[in-house]
Amino acid sequence: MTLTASLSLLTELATLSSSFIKHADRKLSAHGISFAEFMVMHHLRNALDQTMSRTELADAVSLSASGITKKLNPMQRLHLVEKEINQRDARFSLVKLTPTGQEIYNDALVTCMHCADDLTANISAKQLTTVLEIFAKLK
Amino acid sequence: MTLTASLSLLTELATLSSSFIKHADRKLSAHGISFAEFMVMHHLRNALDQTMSRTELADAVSLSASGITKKLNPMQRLHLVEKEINQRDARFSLVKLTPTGQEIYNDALVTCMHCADDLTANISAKQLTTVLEIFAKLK
DNA sequence: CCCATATACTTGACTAGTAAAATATTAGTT
DNA sequence: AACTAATATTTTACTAGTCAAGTATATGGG
Repeated sequence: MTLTASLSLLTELATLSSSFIKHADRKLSAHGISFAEFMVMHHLRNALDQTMSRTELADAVSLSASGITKKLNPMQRLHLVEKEINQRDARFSLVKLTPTGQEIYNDALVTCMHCADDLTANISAKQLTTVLEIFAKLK
Repeated sequence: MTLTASLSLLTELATLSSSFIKHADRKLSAHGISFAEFMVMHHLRNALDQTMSRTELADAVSLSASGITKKLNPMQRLHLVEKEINQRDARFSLVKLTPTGQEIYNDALVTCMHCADDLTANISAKQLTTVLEIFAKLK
């Protein structure tokens, strides 16, 4: 029984997140960014000094090392993020949110919150926290 | 408050499902199929007569019309699914799980269940059903 | 110091998805 | 029957990701 229930969790999780992300993507296109780009900025914004290493960032958004490189390249060109070299170890290149990036993030955040609120309209605040508590255990 | 909680739901959902799917993909590669292909077979297996139209299937796995075409092509070549033309309306082409497809699905199902069970090892059976109930409202 | 190994990142070749245009078929109106 | 519009699918051109190989830097023995 637990086997089929956990399978359902996996399949429902996949389907839900796929459709939720598409929904968020459409809303965020008004700010010229994708949901994946929003996620990168979201993690940077909550990081100390708005700065993270590429590997940390890749882990945070569950992307591969090359994936994060390819995602950040256009974001640098648009001056949403900037590269900083670590003095101690030149292998590390740190990624920092620029003032422009912070501005766009702040705008996008409002949109994204309302979007998330729409998507969760059918569940109560209590159910929301319950799910979040359970999600925290699934890391 | 609800705004930030619902945003967390969205971001956590995206991150969790991304890492869960990658996990499942690795396990399912033993059967020569991806998690996305498993999902297609899963829906077909639970459909009446193991048959669905491409549009139904696309919706079920939240894929675009062209996405489902591209996903099914290699599955047809591997004889996992077969195409059947609807006599009433030649625009519809139905997709059916082949006997080979059913066999591979059954094997993959066992793997996928155990994989899902691993991923949900930290939560109780009760929490599992709670999440599923809440997910059902998020459709 | 130098070499082997490890780490951080990038590049190249490939796969999987999207949106928009193209194709094929059906249905409704006149 | 013929024209228009709608529906189901495919094709085309593109974006986003993966893995594996390549590059650059650092570290720890001999």
